[in-house]
Amino acid sequence: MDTIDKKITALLAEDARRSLADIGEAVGLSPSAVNERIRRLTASGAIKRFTVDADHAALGLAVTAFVLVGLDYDAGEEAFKAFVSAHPSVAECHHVTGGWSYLLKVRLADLAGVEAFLGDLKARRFLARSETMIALSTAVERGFTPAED
Amino acid sequence: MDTIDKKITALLAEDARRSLADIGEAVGLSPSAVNERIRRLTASGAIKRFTVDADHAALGLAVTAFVLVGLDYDAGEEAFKAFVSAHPSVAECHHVTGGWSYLLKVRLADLAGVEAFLGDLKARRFLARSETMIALSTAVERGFTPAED
DNA sequence: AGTGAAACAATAGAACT
DNA sequence: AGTTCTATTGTTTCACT
Repeated sequence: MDTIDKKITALLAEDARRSLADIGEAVGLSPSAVNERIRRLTASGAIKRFTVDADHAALGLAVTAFVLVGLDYDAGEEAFKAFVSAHPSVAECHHVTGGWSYLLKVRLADLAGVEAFLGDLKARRFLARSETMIALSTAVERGFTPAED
Repeated sequence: MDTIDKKITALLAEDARRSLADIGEAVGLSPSAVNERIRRLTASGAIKRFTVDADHAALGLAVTAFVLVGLDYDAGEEAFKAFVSAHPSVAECHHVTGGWSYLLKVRLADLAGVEAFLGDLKARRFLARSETMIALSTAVERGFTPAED
């Protein structure tokens, strides 16, 4: 992963539909060389996948909420992870330092959906305690974060 | 945004390199019709952009941290938003309900980077108080969340 | 690792229903 | 909105450096 690979990744993160010729021009390589680098970046997992950023509100998921979870360890940590992995509303689940076990980011249609989701977590006995923060607005949300120079 | 648009968006979120012919087969439309729908989805903003999911660790950003910010309102809310928008390490910034003003998701090379970032926020007088959670591991992190049926 | 050229595949547009 | 057909553009492979 050299400077050129990083530049290619950044260019693709910005617009994955750019042609190999365009990228090549930006980094000073032929289309074939760029193609070969992208193949390697994808094969090595540095590029996980080509995707689209969707507007969740347009898809009917207007509410983003963060749930701080104090896990009830009787329920089983693996069971919890399996549950959140399988749950379509869970966008992120991080094991975190501090007073809470996990931080979840969930996307739901409305506040009733948030309530139902929390009810589900509670019914499954995953929660010893929890705290929910609703996102009122989002100032920044980018998948790609460039390294600082 | 009908069922077909949602299906197309989901297919692209999974793999944005799928051909129009493949997508067309999956949803029962001709390649041109799919192309026209993608054009409309992109134009309307339902699809924000075509991008790649990069492995941040491979890019040298091994640490993900969440910072709960109690904003010092003397510093100015707009100045804070401008700062986080311009800062390359800030992946997300949400205005949230509850005892904190903002929740930040940041990606940094190491813990020293986290410390430097917090020092920067402090030096700029944005923080009345804060709490930082380091992600020890991430069980789920997906850009796209399908609507529940 | 990279180049350039040729073969192949995908996309974008036009004419039409 | 959709289809089919076609021109254009982009991608992939390969022989060579």
